Amino acid sequence: MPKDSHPSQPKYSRREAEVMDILFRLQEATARDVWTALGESRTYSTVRKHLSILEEKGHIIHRKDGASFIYSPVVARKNAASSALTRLIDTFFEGSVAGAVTSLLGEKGERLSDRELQRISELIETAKQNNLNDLTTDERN
Amino acid sequence: MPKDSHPSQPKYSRREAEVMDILFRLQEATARDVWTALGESRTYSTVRKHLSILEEKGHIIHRKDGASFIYSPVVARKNAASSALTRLIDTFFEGSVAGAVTSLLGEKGERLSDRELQRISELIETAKQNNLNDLTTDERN
DNA sequence: CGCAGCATGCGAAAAAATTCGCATTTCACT
DNA sequence: AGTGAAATGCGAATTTTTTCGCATGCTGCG
Repeated sequence: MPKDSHPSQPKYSRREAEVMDILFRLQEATARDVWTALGESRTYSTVRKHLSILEEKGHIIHRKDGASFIYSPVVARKNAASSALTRLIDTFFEGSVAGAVTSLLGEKGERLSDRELQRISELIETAKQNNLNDLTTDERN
Repeated sequence: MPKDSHPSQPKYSRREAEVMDILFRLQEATARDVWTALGESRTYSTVRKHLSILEEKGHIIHRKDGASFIYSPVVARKNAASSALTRLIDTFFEGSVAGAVTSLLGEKGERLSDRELQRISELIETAKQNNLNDLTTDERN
């Protein structure tokens, strides 16, 4: 069982979250990119400040490219995604993945393409197989 | 197609988010419940203040029960869940539901129960059927 | 190699969020 | 009805966040 179900207080402030979202979406971005993605509300200076703070706090890092910095999250996108997802499912679906998938597939006309459906379908089958194997070979616990 | 892909600036401040998460998880709660769920860090008074503010801002409402208020989110959990999910998938999976499901199923030993898999499996089949129908009957656009 | 154009660094004002304590009100119960 | 426990309302001090402007430093190009 999970060691601690609800550990996390929000990591980021409002603006920090906005910036982080963009960085996760873009994977990499200059201050200007972020500023643009933010719709250029607020000043460029402000956005840069947020980036500095985020870096100071250790959430992002930058490498240099010509005159400018290219920022990216410290945590791998996969991991961030995974924990965000878990958290969300915990909050809204009582931990039920099926519940989440239901929401995704079910609600108001939000249809997926056949290709996506097919892919998911395959994932499920694979997972089923794994479960079977685990049971028969009785791997750990 | 969606009218606006990234409309939503983060709705809540850090603490507001914490409280909202709890309310979404519990669906209903008294100030004391929230305080408790929050681990009783900060004072009870503080938590109540957050609730007041959230109510003032129209994010939650309360009904009276005996001496105390029972709070709950204004937005239906389903809807909140749905948009949070969409947002998350947008940020981390470039909009690909399959990508999200992969993450859910895939990562490090996080296996789902057969029952959950079965349920999801059925959902997929249903969705596939729907897609088929839509194509053959050529519903709208 | 000098200059125009961007980039970054810094400091600090302004705004928002967070935290509390205390006064007052309400309930439940004897 | 009287009271103690527990809830709410309010105001305000602190702390954090958010925003900028301006000084300064690289870069790339003619």
